[in-house]
Amino acid sequence: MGVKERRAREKEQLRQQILSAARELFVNEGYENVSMRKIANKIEYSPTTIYLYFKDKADLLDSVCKETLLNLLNTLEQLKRDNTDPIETLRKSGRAYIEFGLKYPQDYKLTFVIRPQFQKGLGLQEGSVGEKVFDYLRAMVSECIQQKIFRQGNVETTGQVLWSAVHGVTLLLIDFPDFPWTEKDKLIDTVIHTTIEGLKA
Amino acid sequence: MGVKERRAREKEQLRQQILSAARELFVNEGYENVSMRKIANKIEYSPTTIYLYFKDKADLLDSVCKETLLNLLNTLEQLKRDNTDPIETLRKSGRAYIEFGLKYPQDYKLTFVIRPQFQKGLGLQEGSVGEKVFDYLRAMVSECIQQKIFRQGNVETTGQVLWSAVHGVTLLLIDFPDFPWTEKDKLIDTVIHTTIEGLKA
DNA sequence: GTAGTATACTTAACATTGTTAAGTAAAATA
DNA sequence: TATTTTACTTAACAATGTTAAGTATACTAC
Repeated sequence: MGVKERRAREKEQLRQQILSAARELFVNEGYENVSMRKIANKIEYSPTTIYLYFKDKADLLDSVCKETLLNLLNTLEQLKRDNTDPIETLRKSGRAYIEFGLKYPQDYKLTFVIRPQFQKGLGLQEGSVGEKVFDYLRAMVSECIQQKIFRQGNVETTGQVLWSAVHGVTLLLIDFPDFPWTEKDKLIDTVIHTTIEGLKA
Repeated sequence: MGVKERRAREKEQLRQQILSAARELFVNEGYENVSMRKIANKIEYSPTTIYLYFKDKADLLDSVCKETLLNLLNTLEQLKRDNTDPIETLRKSGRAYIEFGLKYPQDYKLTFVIRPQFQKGLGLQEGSVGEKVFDYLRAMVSECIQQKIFRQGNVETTGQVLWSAVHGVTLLLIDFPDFPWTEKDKLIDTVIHTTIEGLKA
């Protein structure tokens, strides 16, 4: 029954084609400004074909975001490999997170701002990639607390504080590109440094 | 020439009517899901009438956001009146900022996330209400540094770090309502406390 | 190798969107 | 009372997301 497998492979291929066309358009022109017809044109299929592979436009967005999160998770997990001290890992991870957001600003916003709006109430589902990213953060924080570098306290809260800081600065830098920011690298470093210092024992 | 004045008053009245209808719809149904026709229906005028008062939908959004910022500015400036020590003022202001965002989540997102997207590259214009809000923050930070409570350093950077923190936690709480957050008040307090501690000398 | 069926895709259509151009009725001016 | 200005509406445009119905092509079974 090699036929079915080949067919499945071909289907998967087109699915990927749609996905990467969608990502490119979403990222370059913004989710709202991309029509199904535009995506269809790009892959040279009729608009309705997309609906054979994705439920609707939001589902397409969802799949694009999943890829983005996998990308982010990969970036972060490569950092943990050469684990020196936990604080240094945390600092580097924060940097990597923010830089990821700034490198792919549209992807970041798509994932962390636009998407939640379109699937209200879903949050980060159990077993989702998003949850794995937060698990990564949780693990780092946990070590910092166990080693008594951070003041004793709730692991969850501490992690959420860190996420708030990096999420905040990332979005501000993306959304207000013309605001008279301090030199970007300095701001990022200060945000990370300040938050970590504030969490220390 | 009382006629022209009366006419101007009437025009202003309709403008306000449009504005408040738009705000209510934007807030309840989201900017993207509100059509000009919907707004027009609500005020019982034809859709095109709106265009006599506002350039386009983005301009309408813009005006709504301006009001929101004025509101925020008011909330904050009332805090400064009973100015005890600067740190306490800063702490209270941070709380007030976040609570403002959570009280009017859609307004907040409209102003700090959606709007920037629709007027790319504008940022906070000179003399704008948005700039005044940041001026308020700058003044508080400046005092904390001068009184040597905060470590010596750039006023701008310090302010931006604070903004990042409160902006980040506000948006996360708004956008991921189903994430297993620590008890909300505790999280907010910890974010503010951590950032302030991290900035201290 | 041919008949029937499932698969993959397309065409056509729907209601709704933001926005503009042209038209109308009423009010203000002369 | 005649004319101009003001305030608004009607009608239309092209583009949107999405669905229903139709059409080839590729596969399966005899």
